[in-house]
Amino acid sequence: MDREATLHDVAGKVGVSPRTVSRVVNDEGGYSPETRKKVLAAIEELRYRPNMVARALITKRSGTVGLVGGDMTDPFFPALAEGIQHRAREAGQTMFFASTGSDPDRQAEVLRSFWARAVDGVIVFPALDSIDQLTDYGRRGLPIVVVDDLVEAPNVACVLFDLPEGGRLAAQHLLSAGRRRMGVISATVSPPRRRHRERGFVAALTEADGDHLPAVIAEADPTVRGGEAGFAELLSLMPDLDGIFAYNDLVAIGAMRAAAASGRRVPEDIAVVGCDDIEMSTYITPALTTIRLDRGRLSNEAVAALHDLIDAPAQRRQPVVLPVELVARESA
Amino acid sequence: MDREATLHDVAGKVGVSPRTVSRVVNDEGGYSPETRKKVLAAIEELRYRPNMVARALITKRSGTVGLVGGDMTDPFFPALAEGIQHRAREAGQTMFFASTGSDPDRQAEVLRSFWARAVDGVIVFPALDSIDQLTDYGRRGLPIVVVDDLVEAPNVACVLFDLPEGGRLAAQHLLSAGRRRMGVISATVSPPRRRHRERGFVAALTEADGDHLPAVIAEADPTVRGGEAGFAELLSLMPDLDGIFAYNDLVAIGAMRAAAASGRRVPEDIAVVGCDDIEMSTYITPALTTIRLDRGRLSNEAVAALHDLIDAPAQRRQPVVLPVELVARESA
DNA sequence: CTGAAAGCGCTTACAG
DNA sequence: CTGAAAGCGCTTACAG
Repeated sequence: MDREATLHDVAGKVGVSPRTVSRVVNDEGGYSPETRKKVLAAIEELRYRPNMVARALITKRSGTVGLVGGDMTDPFFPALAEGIQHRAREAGQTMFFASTGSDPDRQAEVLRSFWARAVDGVIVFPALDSIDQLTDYGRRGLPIVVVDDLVEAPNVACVLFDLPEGGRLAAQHLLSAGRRRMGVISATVSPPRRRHRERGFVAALTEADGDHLPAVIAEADPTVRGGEAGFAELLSLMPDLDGIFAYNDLVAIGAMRAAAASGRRVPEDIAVVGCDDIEMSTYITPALTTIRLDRGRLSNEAVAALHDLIDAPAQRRQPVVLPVELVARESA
Repeated sequence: MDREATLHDVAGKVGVSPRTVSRVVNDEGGYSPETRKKVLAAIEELRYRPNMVARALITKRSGTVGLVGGDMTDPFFPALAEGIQHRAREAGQTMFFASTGSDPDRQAEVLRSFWARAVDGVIVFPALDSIDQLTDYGRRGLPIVVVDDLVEAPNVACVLFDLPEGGRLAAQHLLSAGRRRMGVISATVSPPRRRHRERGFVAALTEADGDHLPAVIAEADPTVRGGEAGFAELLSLMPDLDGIFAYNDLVAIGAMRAAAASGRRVPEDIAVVGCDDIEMSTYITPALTTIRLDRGRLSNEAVAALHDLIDAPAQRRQPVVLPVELVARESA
C-alpha cells in the first residue's frame, strides 16, 4: 500500500525528465529507441499507470461518458446500457450511469455531477420537461446525445426510433385482423409532445376509415401493473374493445393479464400489440406481437453520434432516425 | 461557452482569498457571517461549481464508486445496479459501471480503468478465477466489496446470499412433492468453488434418503437458451427425470420450454425450481417456483459495506450472509 | 532528441 | 477570522 508511482518516479529511475516519460507514455514521438526502451522498462518495473484525474484536470477530457437513464429496471434499458458501455470501452472510455426516474430535478442533479467530473459527453433519455436543462448544458459546451426526443441546440445531437411508423404498423396489423374498436394505453412519463407512437396509430386509423373508427386512450405507468390498470380504464371507456396498442411490452403484458383475469381471450376477443420487443415477450403466453426497437443499433448510433460531437463540436447535424418493424407473434 | 468560474474567480469578485472561498464551499467554518453571505452570493452569480477533478487530485477521493458486473442483460442485475446507484447518490457519489462478461482479462482492464480514475471503492461480481486480482487491488488500497464469493484480503469485504440454504429449500420442496429423480442445471460461468446452491441441493437429497437418491448434473449458459440445452443434457443422462433445480430463473424458463417442446407437462411430469426470482418468473406460464434473492437488500448491504470499508479501512470484518426464501408458484 | 517552467483548480499545513 | 505558499500528477507551450 505504498504510494503509486508517478511520471516523476519513472523519470528519476531512468534519469530523464518527466517530459520525456510523458512523451513515450503518450506515443508522441521525439525520443530515441533506447530512451523509449528504458522508460518502458521502468514503467513496467514500477507498475506505473497514468493518473487519469491529473490528466483530466489539464486536458478537460476525463475519458468518461455519462449515461442518464430513466430507470434501469425498465427491461428496455439494460441491453442499451450494456451496448453503450461496450462501445465506450472500445474507445477507451469508462461509463458513468445514473437514473432519473424521469424527474427533471434528479436529472439536473445528475448532469451537474457528471459535468463537475468532466465527462467527455453524455447520452440522455430525457426526463419530463427537461429540454431547457439540456439546451443549457449544450451551450456550456457539454456534448449531449438525446435519445427519443428532438432538441435543437449547440453540442446536442438526437437519435430516435421511427415511432410514428411503429404506431402505424400496429394499427395496420390490428385493422387487417379485423379489429375495429381500438384502445391505446399511453404512459404518464411520456409528455404529450413525445407521443409519437400514439399519433402514428391514430393517424393510421383515420386514414383507413375516415374518422369513424373510434379509439380510446388511457394513461398508465409503463409497467405490468400500469398495463393492468390501463386495461381497466380502456374497458370502462369502451366495453366492447377488441384491439389494444400498448406503450411498451410491459404494459402490453399487464393488459393481457387483466384481459385474462376478466375472462377474455387474447387474441380471440382482444388482440394486443406492444412496443420494444423485450426478451420476456417471446416467453409469455400468448407470445406478444410487438414493435421491435433495435437496441443494439441504438447503442451504436448513440455512441457514434456522441463521438462525432466530441470530435467536431461546431458542426450541426440532422437527427438520426432508426427504423422499426412489427414482429407478429400470437397476441395479435 | 465561456470558461467555468473557479474558486479564484469567486475570490476575486468578493475580494477575499481563494482559501476563504474554499472554507465556505466546504462548510469548514472560520469566517464571518458577512463574508459567508458575500461568497455565497458570488458563487450564485458566477454559477460556480467545485471542480471534482481538481479536488480528487488532492484528496484522492473522487466521489465515485465503481460497479463491476458480469452482464447487464442478466435480469438479476438491473435492479441491483439501480439500487446501488441510488444508495451511492444518497452519499453524494456517482456510479461507474462496466461489465466483464465474467472474463478475468476484461475485469482486470475495468479495475485498472477505475483505479486510474480514483474511484473511492468498487462493488464486484467477480469474473472466473479473479481472486488474485481482487486481493492485489485490495492490498494496494482499493476498498472492494465482493458479491457472491469469499475472498480474504485487506480492504475487501464480502456480501453473499445463503445459497446452500437455497439449494436445500429447493430440494426439500421437490422431495415433498414426491419427486425422486432429480437433475440440476449448473452454470458454466460459475466455477466449482462457487457452486453453493448445487452443493446445498445435493446435500439435502443425501440427508433425506441416504445416498440412494440419484441426481444428475448438467452445465449450461445462464440463459433461456442454456436452459433448453441443459434440459436436453439432463434428459439424456436420466430419461425418467421428474424434478429440476436450475441455476437461475432464465435457465429454469428454458428448461420448462424444452420440457413443453418434448411433450412433458410442468409440473405434472417434471417439476422445476429456479433461483433469483426475476420479474418475468411471475408472468410466464406456469409461473415459476423459485428461490428468491432479495436484490434490494443486497444493494443496501453492499453499499453499506463499501462505505464501512472506506471509513475504516484497517478493520477486518465478517462476510455478510443474506437469507433466501422459497417462493412456491406453479412450476413445482 | 530533450528539458525547465508554468499551470490545470483545487486542498493542506502553517502562520498571523 | 483570514491569507500566502506549496503541491496533487500530469500536459502545454517554448527553448535549445
